Formats: sequence, C-alpha cells, structure tokens
Amino acid sequence: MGTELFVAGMELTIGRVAKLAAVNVETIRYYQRRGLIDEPIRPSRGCRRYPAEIVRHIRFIKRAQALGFTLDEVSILLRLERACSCAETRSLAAHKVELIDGKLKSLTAMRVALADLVEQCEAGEPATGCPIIEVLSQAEAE
Amino acid sequence: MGTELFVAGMELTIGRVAKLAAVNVETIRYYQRRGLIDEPIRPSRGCRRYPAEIVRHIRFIKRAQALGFTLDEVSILLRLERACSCAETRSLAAHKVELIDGKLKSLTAMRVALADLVEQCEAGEPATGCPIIEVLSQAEAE
DNA sequence: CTACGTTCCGTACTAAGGTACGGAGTCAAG
DNA sequence: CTTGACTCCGTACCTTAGTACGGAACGTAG
Repeated sequence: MGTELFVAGMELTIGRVAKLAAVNVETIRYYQRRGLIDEPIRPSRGCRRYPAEIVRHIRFIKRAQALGFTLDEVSILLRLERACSCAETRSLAAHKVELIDGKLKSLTAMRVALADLVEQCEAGEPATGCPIIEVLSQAEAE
Repeated sequence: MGTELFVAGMELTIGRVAKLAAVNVETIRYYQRRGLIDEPIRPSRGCRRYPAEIVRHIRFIKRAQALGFTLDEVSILLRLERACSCAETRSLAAHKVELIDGKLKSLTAMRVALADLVEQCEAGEPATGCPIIEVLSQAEAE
C-alpha cells in the first residue's frame, strides 16, 4: 500500500484510476464508450494504461455533472477546451452561462423560501401552517 | 371555451387539470401512484373529480423539480407542509438548505469559470488554451 | 339512445446515467 | 509456472421520471 502512492507521470490501471477518481470501474468504461475520455494506449492486447491526468479529467466530469450539466453538455465543455477562440464554441459557453444564471436565480429563490420556512418553524407558529406550499405555488415568475 | 373558465371550488376532470397545470394526463396518474397527490373523490366507479387546488399542487411539484429536487424529495417537502413545527421535518428542510448552498457555491464557481472563458475567447488568446478544464479540475473544495 | 370524446387501468416503453454479470484473458507475486 | 487479483468485453439490468398503448368503461351533446 505504501508503495502505491500517486506519482506524476505514472501509468495507472483502470482500477487505480477508479479508486483515485472515486468512481466505479464500469463508469470509466462507460465514459470511454461515450467518448468523454480518450481510449488510452494499450500495449498489444493488454490492459489499458492510463496517464495520471485522466483522474483530473474524470473529476472534472463529475464536478460538471454535480452542477447540473448532462454528459452531453460535458462533451460540449470538453470540446470547448480543445477548440477555444472559436466563435461557435464561445457562444455555446455564453449560452451556458445564461442557463447557469437562471438556475442560480431559481435556486436562490428556493433557498430563501426554505430558509424562511425553517425559521418560521423554529419560531413555532403552527397556527398559520407552513408557508412553503404557498410561497412556491405563488412564485409564478419564471 | 368561454364557458370553461377556471372557477374556484369547481371540480375538474383529469384532462382539465392536465391542461391547467401544463402536464400530461399520464403524469398526473403517475404522481398519484407515487403518492404525490391525493386520490380524489370518485363518484362510484366513475371518473376522478379533482378540486381546483390540485393545479396549484402540481405546479408546486413542477417548480420544486425545476429547482433540482427529486420526486422523493418533493414528497418530503409535502410532508413538511402537513407536519410543520415538527423537529424532524424542520431539520429536513434545514439540510436541504445546506445542499442548496453547496450547489449555489459550485454553480457560482462554474459561472465565473465559464464567463472568464468566454471573455478570454473574445479577447482572442488562443495561445494559452482554454482555462476551463484547469479551473474546474482545481476546484477541490466541495 | 347513440355516438364521440374522455377517462380508466395495467403494462410496456423511453432516455439518461450508470451498475452488475460472467467467462475469458492478463499480470505480478510467490 | 501457478495462483489469485485484476481487467476485458458484450450484454443485461437498474433507477428516475415520465410517455405511450389499447381495449373497456364512462359521460355528455344531440
């Protein structure tokens, strides 16, 4: 175990990568099939050997996903990386920023509503009933 | 059409509800199966008759969903409504607020990274490469 | 009362994002 | 050179959140 430390430039097996990136081995194979990560060099019929950077790459995918990007969108983000300065990809990113702004607005509204609810509950006002349904039902502005 | 206007207290068919809430009829049946909405009164073997409030209820579900809540979480939110002032449900909501805060943080970071990327691209600096992967890969703080 | 549009119901299917399986091949330690 | 762990591969399966299907029952206008 002590000899298995991460070393820059080291070549990793799929299992090692999976552990380092905290994902399932199958997930890595799945990402490969989807073209999200490059097929690594493979010494004639042997097992895949991944460069250490792949871990960072997978973590990026996971992070983007956690922020609400689909895997298709992640593909786009990855393409952005390779083809920067391109008008098309630039507008793609700009559009994504708008989407994020929308999500931020909605999430913030929800946060306020929920936090208010918690506060009211803590103040102990059972007579009026929880305002959450009211608040959310009335928030017609998209 | 003019005679079909929404009237408070009016009883609605499933199709009417679907139209008013802008969802599929099947979605309503699905929500019923999942216990997200009450089975309405049903005059002996006949069709369901929904109270007008159901529309508001469905819209609430949709809104919560749009903000990133799963239907299971929506169930919890709905339980919050019925059992307010309860310590358990209150902490549920508080926890959700924390989750939202995490998402807001991440999303904000993503927004900044993407906006920067767009800006850099607009400035036309292809030599340095897109910083998006770098930025997101380094953002280890969850 | 009849016809047409809804609704009812169970079941099957879809799409996304994986996860599991199982037999064969590979690899490193002993 | 064998053993046991790991990997390979295709295929099948899982969950979430619905959608679609299709025949039977309902219900309302004419």
